[in-house]
Amino acid sequence: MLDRKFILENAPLVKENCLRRKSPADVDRFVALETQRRALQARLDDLNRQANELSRSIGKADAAQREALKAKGRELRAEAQAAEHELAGLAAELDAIHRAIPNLSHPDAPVGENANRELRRGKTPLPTFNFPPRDHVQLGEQLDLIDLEGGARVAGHGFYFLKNEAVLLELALQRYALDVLLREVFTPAITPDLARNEILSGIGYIPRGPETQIYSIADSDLSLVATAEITLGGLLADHILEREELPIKLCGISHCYRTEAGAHGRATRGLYRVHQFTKVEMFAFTTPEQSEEMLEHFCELECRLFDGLGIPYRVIDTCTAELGGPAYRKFDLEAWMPGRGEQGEFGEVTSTSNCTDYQARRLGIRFRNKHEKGTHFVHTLNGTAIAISRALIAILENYQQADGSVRMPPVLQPLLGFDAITPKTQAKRDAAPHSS
RNA sequence: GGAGAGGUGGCUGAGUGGUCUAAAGCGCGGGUUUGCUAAACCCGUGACCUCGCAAGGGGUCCGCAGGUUCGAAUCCUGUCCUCUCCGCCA
Repeated sequence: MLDRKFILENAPLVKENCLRRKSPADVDRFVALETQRRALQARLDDLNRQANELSRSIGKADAAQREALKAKGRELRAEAQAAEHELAGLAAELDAIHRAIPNLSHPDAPVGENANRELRRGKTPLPTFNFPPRDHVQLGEQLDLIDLEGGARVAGHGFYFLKNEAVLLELALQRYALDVLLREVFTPAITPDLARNEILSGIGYIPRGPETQIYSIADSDLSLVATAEITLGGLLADHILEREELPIKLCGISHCYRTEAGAHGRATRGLYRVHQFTKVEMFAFTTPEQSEEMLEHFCELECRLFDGLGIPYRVIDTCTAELGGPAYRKFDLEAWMPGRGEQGEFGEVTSTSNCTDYQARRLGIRFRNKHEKGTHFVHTLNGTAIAISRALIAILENYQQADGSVRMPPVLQPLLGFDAITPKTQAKRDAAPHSS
């Protein structure tokens, strides 16, 4: 959320920003309602003051006067309660608009729709194949790594089984990412896969409703998390930190669950858009002065991770129309996926955002300066270290060989214990244990 | 899942209807004293909203939401969380 006072004092700027970000939030209505709310609050404060004064006087009054004073007190309290109800009604609508107003945008973020800007390329050149490259679905099937049909049978379209070497690959990718991040003094965490709806909406997700990306748990106020950003950010909800404690860098492993409502027909093949995957996520709480640098740091780490894996990618500065509500600026890494489209295409594999104080304001995460009264909101940032499903796509498709095998990125080989995934022979398949 | 206890400021913790306008300690800040450091002593120290140029004033907040009352940290109901014990369980 933006600061209410800020919106009031900078309505034209906030409106302009909503336009750039394709947000339908009604800023004018917000300003009108907020102005009303303030007046009403002032009246309520005054009624409360009178009632408080009166109550104090009753304690000291003699018995003869008490009944009359009590009656007056009842009157005042009734009036105050009416004002309070009116206020609650106003506040509900106000809050709904308030939450819909997106964060401000970084002045350097490209403005408009389809205006994403490529900032740079990774170290690894695009691969060339002297054979028609397969996509990860074919590779996954031929090498018995990904069972989409099995996933569909058990849980429906969008679910899958990882099998055989793909299981080790998932674990190796987690460990690889973690090793890199531990050297950068992130505190590692394995987070809950469920979170309270209050936390979800603090981070900026809408737990329920027709467009929601979130699976909710029936008869509870819990939802499956769409990313560990939710749990890591929620970790310090309602905390006041000392400036010296910042920045705090965390990385969390969690499963991510997404309904992908409204995403049908959009690059749905294989592992690209699935309802569940595992992700190693980076998260930081910083002071306002630290957040821009931290965004660069996160982006650099994402680049380091994919350079290390030997996967070609480009870095994108996301345009304003495509920024999510909380993001002030967002960089995406798009990895080269040779099996995508006709000739191969770039596909998003990671993303890092500076959310400035937008999430912190909702979650109540503040810090304090020594020698200073009051508090300030921290800045929060998140970034993908590795989203396993999409990293798998990139590895399988970029490292495939003419004979149908897939070499393993050298950095993963010590973690995996093998250097390539080769087609199983019939004998090996027969020897593999079958579940009944 | 059952029984019990409890959630109070940055932390510990007192407070069972009206000077609670929340004690005290710790921590933190300032000062005095002081070869240095430490100790001791003194003073000051919650958040949020709002009015005011300021000094300062008002309101809200004792897990959360309701209720009783002129008045609630305190009484009642619901709810969430924590702890102890029992049961179940990887």
